[in-house]
Amino acid sequence: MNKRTRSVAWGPVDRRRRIPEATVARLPVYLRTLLEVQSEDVTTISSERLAELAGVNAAKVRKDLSYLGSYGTRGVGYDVDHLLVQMSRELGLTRDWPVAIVGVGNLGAALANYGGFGDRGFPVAALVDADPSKVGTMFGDYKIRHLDELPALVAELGIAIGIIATPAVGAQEVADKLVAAGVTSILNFAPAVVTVPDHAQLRKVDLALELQVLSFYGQRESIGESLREELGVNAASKEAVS
Amino acid sequence: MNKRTRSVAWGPVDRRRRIPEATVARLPVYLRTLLEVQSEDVTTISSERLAELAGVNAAKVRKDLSYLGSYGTRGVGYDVDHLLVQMSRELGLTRDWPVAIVGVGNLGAALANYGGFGDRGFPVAALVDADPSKVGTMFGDYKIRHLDELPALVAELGIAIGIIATPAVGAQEVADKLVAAGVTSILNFAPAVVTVPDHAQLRKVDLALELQVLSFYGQRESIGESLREELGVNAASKEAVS
DNA sequence: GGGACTTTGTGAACAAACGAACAAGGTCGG
DNA sequence: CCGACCTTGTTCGTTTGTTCACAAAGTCCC
Repeated sequence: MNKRTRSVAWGPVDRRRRIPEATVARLPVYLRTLLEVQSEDVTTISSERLAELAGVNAAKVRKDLSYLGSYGTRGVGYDVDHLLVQMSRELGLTRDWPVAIVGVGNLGAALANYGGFGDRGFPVAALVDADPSKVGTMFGDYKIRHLDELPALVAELGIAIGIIATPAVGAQEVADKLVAAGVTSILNFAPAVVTVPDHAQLRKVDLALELQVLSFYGQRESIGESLREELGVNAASKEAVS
Repeated sequence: MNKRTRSVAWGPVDRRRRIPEATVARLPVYLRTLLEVQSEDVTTISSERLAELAGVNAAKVRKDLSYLGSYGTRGVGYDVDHLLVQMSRELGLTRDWPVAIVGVGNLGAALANYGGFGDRGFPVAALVDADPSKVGTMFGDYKIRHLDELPALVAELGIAIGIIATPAVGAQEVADKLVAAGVTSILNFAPAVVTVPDHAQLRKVDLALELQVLSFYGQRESIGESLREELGVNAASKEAVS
């Protein structure tokens, strides 16, 4: 099954085969799911069950997990604890990844307040802004630092991830400065196209985009509706929900 | 080129061929880009240029735009204004889509404060919570309404999109109630798997997931680094950036 | 008005992702 | 210890998405 010899002690290096992007994006979902079932004292889980809880297809779960080299046991399923260990390691969650939030406007402030990060191994280590009137002031427990201090912050605090929460205009410049300072993982909330060098990782969260996509399908639906009305078809299916 | 007869007056219905999901997700990016160039009094744009600004491949731009049936002019490019009109129509942005934010905790509050929605045709029409101690209190200009009032809010305010900003636990229930109230477009911020009936649209934004994916690649990178160090390879490429 | 030049729109090759189906492997009751 | 049963791991055909490459179509200068 596993093409490579299974040596007794893997270094964290272990390059197995490349994990597809789509799979990487699902690992956190499995992880969260597994944490939930673990807290219910479930020790073993089948791909079928995990699939159901994670909202995906069972074959996909098995294939995804097989990339981890993670052993399930045929006839039984996967050992929850073991799977969690493997997965955390693969995702690099065995250490903390300090985060700097750049741009302490509305969104940045919200993110800084949002406790969800520190809990999950991504402590907010610094707030950064380019606006001189903000730099030096306190926000919660943080003293806001200047964008140009990034290299120092990286050295001091080990910043590993930068979150861009600036207006669209400043986003590219911020990204450049982050990369220059050695931060090669960037999460961009600014509604702008940002590019980074190949060796850096960029992901984006675009709220307006999500809403516009919903709008697209929403419109389709209302078209469908008006069509149905025109055709005199009963729209009762709508009420059947819940 | 266009397989179907091009009738003179399209209704907004016009079902042409189905637009692939991946394309739908890019349309908002093109839209934003076009708005930018429009404000610079550019009247015409080539697929090449648009691709560059939108951060994608030019062939992809052309194929995407071809789904809109949008005419470019060979030898010239696309008319920016015309493209914007077509695209806005296709995305359903010719009308407003009132939004209800469910869950006025940290994240919900942040989203409510975040002005970015109303500007873009998604006015926040209501704030909803299930916590009796919050319901009835004011938040900014909004009086917080109870989750069970959703059907009334939909009727009153024409809520078209629901944003779930509750803790994970409540998310599925909220989704169910939204759908039951007739809201079939849902944006989920809660870190939980939520399912909706086929006729509803669900998109999710998962901050922890994004960070964990970055962590995955970040770890890879540091593995690469330590490998390189071990091998005595110079890591200068890192400094070449910026 | 004609020819050189530009840029679109799409066919076709390639690549990634998905899901069904099934053999291999392992458990567990008797 | 054996056979029935279960669940994994993987193969394979299908679908979806990306990219190249080029003919078709139109512009614009002379």
